[in-house]
Amino acid sequence: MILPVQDDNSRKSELVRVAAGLFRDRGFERTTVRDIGNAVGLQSGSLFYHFRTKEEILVAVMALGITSTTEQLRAALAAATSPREKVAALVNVHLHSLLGENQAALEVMLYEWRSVSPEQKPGLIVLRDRYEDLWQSALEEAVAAGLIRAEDPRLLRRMVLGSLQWSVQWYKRDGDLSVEQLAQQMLDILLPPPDGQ
Amino acid sequence: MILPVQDDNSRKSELVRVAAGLFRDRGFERTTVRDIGNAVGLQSGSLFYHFRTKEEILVAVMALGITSTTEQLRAALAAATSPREKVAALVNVHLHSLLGENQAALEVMLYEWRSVSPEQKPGLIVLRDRYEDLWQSALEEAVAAGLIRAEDPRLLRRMVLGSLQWSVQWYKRDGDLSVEQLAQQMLDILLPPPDGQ
Amino acid sequence: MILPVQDDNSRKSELVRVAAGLFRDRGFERTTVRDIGNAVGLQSGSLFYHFRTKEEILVAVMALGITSTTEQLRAALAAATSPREKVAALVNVHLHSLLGENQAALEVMLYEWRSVSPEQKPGLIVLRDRYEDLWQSALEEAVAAGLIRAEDPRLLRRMVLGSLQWSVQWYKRDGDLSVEQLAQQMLDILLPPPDGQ
Amino acid sequence: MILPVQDDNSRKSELVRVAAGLFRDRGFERTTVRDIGNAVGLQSGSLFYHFRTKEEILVAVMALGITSTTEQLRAALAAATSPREKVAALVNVHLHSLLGENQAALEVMLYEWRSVSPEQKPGLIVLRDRYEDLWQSALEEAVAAGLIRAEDPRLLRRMVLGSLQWSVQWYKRDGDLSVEQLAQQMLDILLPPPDGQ
DNA sequence: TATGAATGAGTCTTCATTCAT
DNA sequence: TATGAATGAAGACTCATTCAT
Repeated sequence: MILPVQDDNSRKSELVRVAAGLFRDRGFERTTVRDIGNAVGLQSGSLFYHFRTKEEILVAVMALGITSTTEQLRAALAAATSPREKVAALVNVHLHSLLGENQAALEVMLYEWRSVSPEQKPGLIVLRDRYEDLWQSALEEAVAAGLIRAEDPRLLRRMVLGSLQWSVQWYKRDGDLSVEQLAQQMLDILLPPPDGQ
Repeated sequence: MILPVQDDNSRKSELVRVAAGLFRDRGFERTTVRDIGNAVGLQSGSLFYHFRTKEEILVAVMALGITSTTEQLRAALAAATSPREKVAALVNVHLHSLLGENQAALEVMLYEWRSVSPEQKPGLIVLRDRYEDLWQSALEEAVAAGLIRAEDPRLLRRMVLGSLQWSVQWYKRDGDLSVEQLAQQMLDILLPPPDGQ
Repeated sequence: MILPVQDDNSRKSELVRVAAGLFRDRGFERTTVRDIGNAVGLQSGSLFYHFRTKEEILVAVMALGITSTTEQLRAALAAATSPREKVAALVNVHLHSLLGENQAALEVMLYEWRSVSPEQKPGLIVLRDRYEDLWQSALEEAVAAGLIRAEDPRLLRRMVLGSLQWSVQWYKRDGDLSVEQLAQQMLDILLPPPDGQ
Repeated sequence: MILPVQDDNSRKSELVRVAAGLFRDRGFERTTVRDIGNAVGLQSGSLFYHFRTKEEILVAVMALGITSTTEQLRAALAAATSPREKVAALVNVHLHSLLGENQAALEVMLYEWRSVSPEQKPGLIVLRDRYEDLWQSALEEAVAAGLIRAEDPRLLRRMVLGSLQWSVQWYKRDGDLSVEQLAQQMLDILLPPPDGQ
């Protein structure tokens, strides 16, 4: 079982946060443990007191990314009062996790999956499935409510998620478009406003 | 200027094809030049008779992937007789390049972009833009024809492309669903069939 | 600024000393980092904990050779009480640095200059000029005192230095002639004893 | 026995000439056979039709350098009519071979000696001794004539030769000082003009 | 907890040399 | 004579990991 990093171990969680940013910017393979050490003011050897392997850091980053996003999504869905609001929650939470300030972990999960060993994958898949289940339910409600048409709601989920994931490739954090605005525009495309509007 | 690999140099083009598959399966960083050499029956040092660096192979793979897909798309669009058929062409050609048998180059372009040096990126970006321009025109026709609603057609293009790109993460080549079937199902979601059907 | 190797880092200074001998005997290009590692009982990779590149070792060797010789010369000149004794100091110190037991660094500086990158040369040139300035002053005193005739004292310095440098090509460390004897004989040729003697 | 390169093999002698320049400028180890090939418009593999190994090229360069210099010196000495003129011949011929336009071979001989294999050295040493014998005789005549004082004429020869060799390190081919002028100035230092002048 | 030094396997790349054509 | 392709050994350098202190 993969557990999210505990808050009470500040050094370790700082390490994970810093590593997330490096992995996102340079990629896991191109980031050395020395890079990570430098970034947190530690010798590279010292990292191995906190983590057994470099891969363990990667897994921790991913686990952190997906669990914290899941928690945020759960809260946002609980606060939503309509199918449309629920879909909005999906888009908002996901884009913020992906593109927001100080966010990196979720993007690492998307792009470094290949560097996870077969032994570690199942644990992460469990966490990911939990997250996607929230998506699935919300989208099915939207289909049921006639907000969106889809014969296969699982394919729908994959397409919508994909259309958001891709934003990491072109979204400019320092551009004119805020994450909120982007979320709204995407939502307008995904869920065309009701007729007569 | 990056030129696609010439057909008249069979060894070189074989090399690129083989490398594409390895890069897709293991990632560029995790593929060694020895791996590539073994796969084509060459000593690792001999690769450097054909390419100056490992990165040059990567760039050749990407250039091949994007240019050949562009050519296929251009032909398919020329054969299409309606906006709906044009969108179908986009989805079909792209998915086949991404997921089809013996395809790998385009996926490499998506996932190994970070390994391309700043010097090599501009040449590839030109090729990519050429491809995306074809997408943009076809989608704008579809919007104009009322097939799909979008205030910002560029965002529309990015979302649709993203929803296709993501398929490399979950599509199983050896599963029940053929690429053709997938393309049709995606199309049904993207362009809901006309009312009354 | 190139600093001579510190005494407080014994491993590093041992490395420089050993490398100096290897570079002198086999040449810089023909000496591998493995050779150096073996000679100090280290894996070749471990050298790169102490030096960033093989060239950095070369530069350290040269810097050590020229600075320690400069210091010795300065001391010897300070102890000399006549122009003739000063010239003797030049010859003695230089030949000992070049040919003495456990000496190698200065010879490396003479013969591997081409392997130093343009970026590193200026720092070494500063050190070399400092040394040659001591030579220049001492020779000019000798000219002023009528010990030796020369219209252009700079050319004189170059010729005398050259006549010593060349000794590395033919002097046999294990032959009959000691360095002291050689120095004396060279001095006799350079500064013919006063008339009437 | 090492034979000088024949004139009747123009490709081969061009190769030696070109290689000499490269070896002088970059050093033997740093010059690749590809460099040489490029410089003469040949593929690197083709060089091995003319020479069995890269070292054979080096040896040819050295042999050419020393034999042609020897011939020039022999001619100049034959034309000299006094001990002083003979010493002038030594200095003139040597400096021209070392520093003159299109000269490189002799300098290569000085600086790449370490790259010659033990098997090839004896042949070159024979050629070199022949040259140095000319020097030795001329200098001994000068000593006998009282032009210069030296207890050990062999040491004298080595010192004088050394003082000339070193010029490759500081002489600027494109500077103000011509080789002729330099030779004259060196001669003035080596053989102070007779008293009363 | 952390360091500094070292390991050792592995990486890309170079290059003299070979050889069928 | 020359080429183009390939070899294969060797090169410098990297880097996750270990461990005594």
